[in-house]
Amino acid sequence: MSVIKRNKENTEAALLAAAVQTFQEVGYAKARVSDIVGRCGLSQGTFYLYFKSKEDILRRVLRDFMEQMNQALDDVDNIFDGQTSREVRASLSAFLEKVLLVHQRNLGPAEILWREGFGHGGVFAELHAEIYAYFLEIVQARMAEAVGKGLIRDENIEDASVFLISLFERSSFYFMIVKGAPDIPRLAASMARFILHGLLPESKAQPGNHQGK
Amino acid sequence: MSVIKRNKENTEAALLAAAVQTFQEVGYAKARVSDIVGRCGLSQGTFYLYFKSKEDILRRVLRDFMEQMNQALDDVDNIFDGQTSREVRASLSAFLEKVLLVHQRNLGPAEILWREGFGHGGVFAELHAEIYAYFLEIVQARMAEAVGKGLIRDENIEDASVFLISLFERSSFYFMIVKGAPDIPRLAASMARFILHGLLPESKAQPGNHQGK
Amino acid sequence: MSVIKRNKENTEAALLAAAVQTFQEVGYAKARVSDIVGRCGLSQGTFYLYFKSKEDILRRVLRDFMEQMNQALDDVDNIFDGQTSREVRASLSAFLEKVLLVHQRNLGPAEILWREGFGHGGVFAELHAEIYAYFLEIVQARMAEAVGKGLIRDENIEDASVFLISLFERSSFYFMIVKGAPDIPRLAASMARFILHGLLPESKAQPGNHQGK
Amino acid sequence: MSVIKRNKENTEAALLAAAVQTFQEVGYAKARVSDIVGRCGLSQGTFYLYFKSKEDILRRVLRDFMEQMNQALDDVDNIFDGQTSREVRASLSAFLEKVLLVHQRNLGPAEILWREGFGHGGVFAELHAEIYAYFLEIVQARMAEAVGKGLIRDENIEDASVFLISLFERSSFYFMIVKGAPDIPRLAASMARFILHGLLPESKAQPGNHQGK
DNA sequence: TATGAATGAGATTTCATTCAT
DNA sequence: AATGAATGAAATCTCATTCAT
Repeated sequence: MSVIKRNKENTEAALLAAAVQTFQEVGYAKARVSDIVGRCGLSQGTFYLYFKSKEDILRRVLRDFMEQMNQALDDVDNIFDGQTSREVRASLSAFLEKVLLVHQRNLGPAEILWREGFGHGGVFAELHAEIYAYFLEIVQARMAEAVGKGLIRDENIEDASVFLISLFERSSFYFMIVKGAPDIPRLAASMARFILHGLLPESKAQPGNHQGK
Repeated sequence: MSVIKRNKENTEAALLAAAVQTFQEVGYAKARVSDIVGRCGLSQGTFYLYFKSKEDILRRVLRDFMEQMNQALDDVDNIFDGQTSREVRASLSAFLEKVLLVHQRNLGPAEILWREGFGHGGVFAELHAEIYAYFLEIVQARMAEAVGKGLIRDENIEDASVFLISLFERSSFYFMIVKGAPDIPRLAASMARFILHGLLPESKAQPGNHQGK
Repeated sequence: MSVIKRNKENTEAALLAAAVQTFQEVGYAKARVSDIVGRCGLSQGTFYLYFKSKEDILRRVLRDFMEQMNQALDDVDNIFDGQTSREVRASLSAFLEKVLLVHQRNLGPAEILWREGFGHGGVFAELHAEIYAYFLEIVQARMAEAVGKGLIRDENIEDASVFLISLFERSSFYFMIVKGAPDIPRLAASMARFILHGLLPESKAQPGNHQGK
Repeated sequence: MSVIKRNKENTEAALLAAAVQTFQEVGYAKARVSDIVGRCGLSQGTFYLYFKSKEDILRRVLRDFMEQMNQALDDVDNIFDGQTSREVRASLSAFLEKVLLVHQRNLGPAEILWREGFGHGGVFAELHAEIYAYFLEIVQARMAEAVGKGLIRDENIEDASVFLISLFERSSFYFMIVKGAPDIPRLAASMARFILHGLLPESKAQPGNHQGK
């Protein structure tokens, strides 16, 4: 008799955890239902008591992460906020940090979604497009406001928001998953600085740079 | 006598083209050899006269693109070059334009590689990692030089190069494949500006920005 | 509720039996997995629940027979034993009978192994070589002892043991499989006589044979 | 322009030789037509100018050998002939030597036929059965005569002839193909002795053996 | 006489899913 | 709630054979 009594939530949670691990390790396409149940010591039949299909468990796996992301994005009203460039940077950094934390708390699902992100598999195309579009929308809206207030440069907003999200998505994937265990505040700050100031030296250089324009 | 004479190059080219289309449309995993030959009006057996396996044709499809990318990266000695910020921007923009053009000329293969890029499939893991690593290496090296010359900000070079490449890879994917048919020089210029100056207003803003530091 | 309850051993045994029959009838190479499952009224997929591959089921089919052969050969310490020629013959005959019985009890596997025996197929080459070598080793060792004791003629032992085994293997194949259902003791006796005395008339000559020694 | 001019016989002979080698190396079933033509530098199409099918070339490969065997068997009227046991042995030895020489002169085809001998492949079943039956018939007939004349023991002739041929077939396979390059006269003598005298010591006994005649 | 491009019928193997117990 | 045996639809790859040139 096992110490952990089997009950509904128990089993479901175990299956979800096993699915995350399996999808991380071999990817959704190659993951077999038998792998997932194998990890829990359950039989294949049991799987279908809890989930309609392999796709179903994937949606459940990603659902939480996506909800947290949506939440985090909803909360935001201050991506580019402040009076000085320093304040703007602090605000952007805070935003990035929040989103990065959501990733870190959902490392498995995040990896799964970003890895297979732009891929073709029916589910991913759909889910990734959904979250990506929402992210883009939020960023564009905030950026437009900030441009209106003169906080950030008057530039092609579509370009800029795509650049920002691309930079965020791919590089957070790189630092969190490929490299592993990043220092989130530092990473957020570094990213914010790059996004706001770019690569050019800030101090003396800037003044002269753009006058000719 | 048929209009298109059948011969070896002919058929091989037809198969390669069909493979690109098929991989673009449904992804490598779901693409069936029968889809590929179906497009050419050939039989399954014929496929194996030209390619050892489905993986083989994929490698052939990507090979050209990867060679052109390597070439473009090799040629580069001036990513961040110039006396003034304007010149540096022109040099970066030229580099980005060159690489974007390689993508545009190989839109199919590029889509295939970036789509499945960070995925799990054996071939892609390998090929994508290869090109990604090379790209990273080049950018890091040039960045280090440029920092040495005081051309760009003295910042964490690993961060910055990952940001740069992430931004480039994901957003060029977005503009070229999701949106389609971009104006390359404009895109390159926009990207270069973002990379160098970030989002903050350049003119009056910058001087005051960092004084407090 | 069906009369024959389906369970693991049941199905496995059915598949093994069907495989033996199929291999006997059409040979290993031409036997299709679909033939085997067809005989049991099972589906193709089921086959792979029980066996890793077609080769796997073949090994399982032959394993028992080979183990019994090894056992029979291990037990033997008296192939050529006795004081008089009659006793030697009795001992040889008993040995042959024992080995023939192993064949008779495993007629299917034996047929499969001997039929494809010296062939090229990977598995057979391996398994047949193994059992053949062991058979040869045993016979040579016992023959050497018997020559030492003067029980049998001082002859080239390699020749003689190859002759003996060849005679046994091919002719038991002939009598058991081509002709079918032989009288084993009679066959063993006949074979022993041939092996010991050859074809020449023995009549008066033999009595003196072994006395001196 | 090659030194060896291509002509009909030439090409056919080349294909036959290549087929023998290929069949020897990988067996008939696994041998591919492309292997055979590959060895000759010919194309697959050419193969079918000379042979109706893969089976056809196999028959042609074996035909010569089988004719020589038939010839050798036809010639024989003296397998067990002579007044003394020594003479009988000489006659048997001569016969065996003759047949062994046919094998040696047709080592490739012989290997192919004996290897796949009792196998299931349509052709072999047929061809091997044919030659085997003829061999058996000849031996039985001569044996019956010899028994009639009191030259050899009055024994079950079917048994004895099967023993003899089995011994011959398998052990010549062993010595010629597995071991390679045997001393034919020695082997024939050794085999004849085993067949006539068996394993028991002959020493003093034999002289008296046939006097009673 | 020779080529070589093309064929297409199969064969093995995988795995998500079902369902009676 | 759980099992586990069974399914069957694919998908990749092989190779003897054909045939227009």
